[in-house]
Formats: sequence, C-alpha cells, structure tokens
Amino acid sequence: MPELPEVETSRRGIAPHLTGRRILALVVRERRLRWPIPPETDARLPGQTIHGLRRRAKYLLLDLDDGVLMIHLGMSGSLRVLPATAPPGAHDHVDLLLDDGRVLRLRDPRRFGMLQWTPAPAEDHPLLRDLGPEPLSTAFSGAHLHRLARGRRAPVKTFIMDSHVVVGVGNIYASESLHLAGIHPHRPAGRIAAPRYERLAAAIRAVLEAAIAQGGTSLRDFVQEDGAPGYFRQSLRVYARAGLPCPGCGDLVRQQRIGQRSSFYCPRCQR
DNA sequence: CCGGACGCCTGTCGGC
DNA sequence: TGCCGACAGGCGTCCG
Repeated sequence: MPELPEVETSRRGIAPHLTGRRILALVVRERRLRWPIPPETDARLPGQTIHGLRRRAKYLLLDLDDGVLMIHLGMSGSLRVLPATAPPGAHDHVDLLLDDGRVLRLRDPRRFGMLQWTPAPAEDHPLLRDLGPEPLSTAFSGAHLHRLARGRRAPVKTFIMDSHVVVGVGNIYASESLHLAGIHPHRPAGRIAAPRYERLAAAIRAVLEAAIAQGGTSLRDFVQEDGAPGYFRQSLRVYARAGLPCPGCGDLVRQQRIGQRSSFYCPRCQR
C-alpha cells in the first residue's frame, strides 16, 4: 500500500496525538509481521515519552527517551488514533497505549509491515543504512538519477523504484511520475539523457507533493489516522486506468507487467 | 555489481 | 452459488 505520501500522511496525522505523550503499554495481539516483534519490546516501551515523529523512506520513526520505534506499513498497513476503549477489529495487531486514554492502533491484514525498537540513531539500522536520498530533499536531483543510471539496463520504472536510487517511490507513483515526465516505463535507465532525468526528478517531486496534499491514495486498505481515505485516487493519470483515455492525448492507457509489477502508461505521450 | 524471480500473507474479484 | 487462479500499495533474499 503505502508509498511515501501515505506514510507522510500518517505521520502528519498521528504526530499531534503522540508528541509529548507517555507510553503506558504495548499490546501485541499478533507478533508475526514481516519480522516477528520480539517479546522484549513489550517491556521496553512503557514509561517512555514520545518526543517526535520522523519519516525516513517508508519508515515511521518515533523518537523515544531511549532509542527509536520503527514502524513500516508494508502493503496493507494503516495507523489510527482511537479511544483506548475502542474494540480492536480483525487484523488490528498492535496497540500503543498512551497516557491520555487513547491508543495508536496498527492494522495490517497482509502482515508485510514491521514494528521494531532500535537504539538511536535509527539511521544506523541495517534496513535504513544503505537507502538512497529522500525525493523531497535537495540531495535528490536529475543529475543524481542520471549519474546512478549510467550503464544500467533495467527499465527506468524498476530503476526509480529501487530504494538505493531514491526512496519512497512505489508502484503507483512510479507510473504516475513517468507519465508526467513523458518517459516510457520500459526504457532502459542508462539510455535516458540528463535533461530528461531533470524532468523526471521534477515529476517525482510534483507527484509526491500533490499526493501528500490530498492525504495519499486509497485503493483498498489505506486510511488516514481518523479513518478517512486519501483523496489522490481521483487525480491518478494512468495508474489503475487501463483502457481509459490518457489525460494528455486521449489515447488509451495500457497496462503491462514490468519487473513483476503492474505498470500503466500512455504509448503516445511516453517515449 | 546487476537484474530477475520468489516468498511472505490475506482479501477480493472475475471467470467458469 | 462455489471454487480457483490471478492479483493487490513492499521489499529482503537468493541465484545466475
């Protein structure tokens, strides 16, 4: 599910409810996520204060008195802030009980998400250490993409979904960004000139920022912290629109599998 | 190093 | 109506 805009939407939604709060308990109903939640975690968190929430790639980072709580939403995860008395539903695997009578609740039907405590700084964690730049930071640019693409024969769509290249671009926003930039998703990454990579970097930034402004994209599972869906779905240009007219030229949007993922593009606008 | 395939899970949908 | 395969927003790991 969640790509960068959905994780950032969750961060912004839950941050006001969590910042400055003390953790009363971690209630785990199902430990078997992407990596099992170690039982030690349950005893480590109570009593700690949440000082702030950051996002790195698609990871949410809760800064505690001691260390960092990392949360990843996988394909189907979502986070809500609810009264502690709200009964948990199916797939509500973890509750973080807060000192104001509320709870941060992680729901994740497919259990591809993760929740792990790690010592600060979280940037040293093996899963974060080798990540590429944040797409909304100044470290990300067309020149960066062009430099890393040298000699790469993989399709450009696969290339921009590689977290060593740039983080946060998942299956939806890869298709959307390539359409906005007018680049065919199957084009080998190493055969795209520098000016076109400038356009692509700008497109990635624009698409992600627009999606964040709309609260992300809800296809099935994703909801914001208050249960509302994200509204960017109505702004999608090609994703999940096979057979419908391209907003640029009216030709019909095509669907093709690239790297085992569904990809959507306009055969006329994207070369 | 690179690129491609494969699991990990549950839910949903289309076709027969 | 029921069953079965395909597919779904991620990503670590393995293999050639």
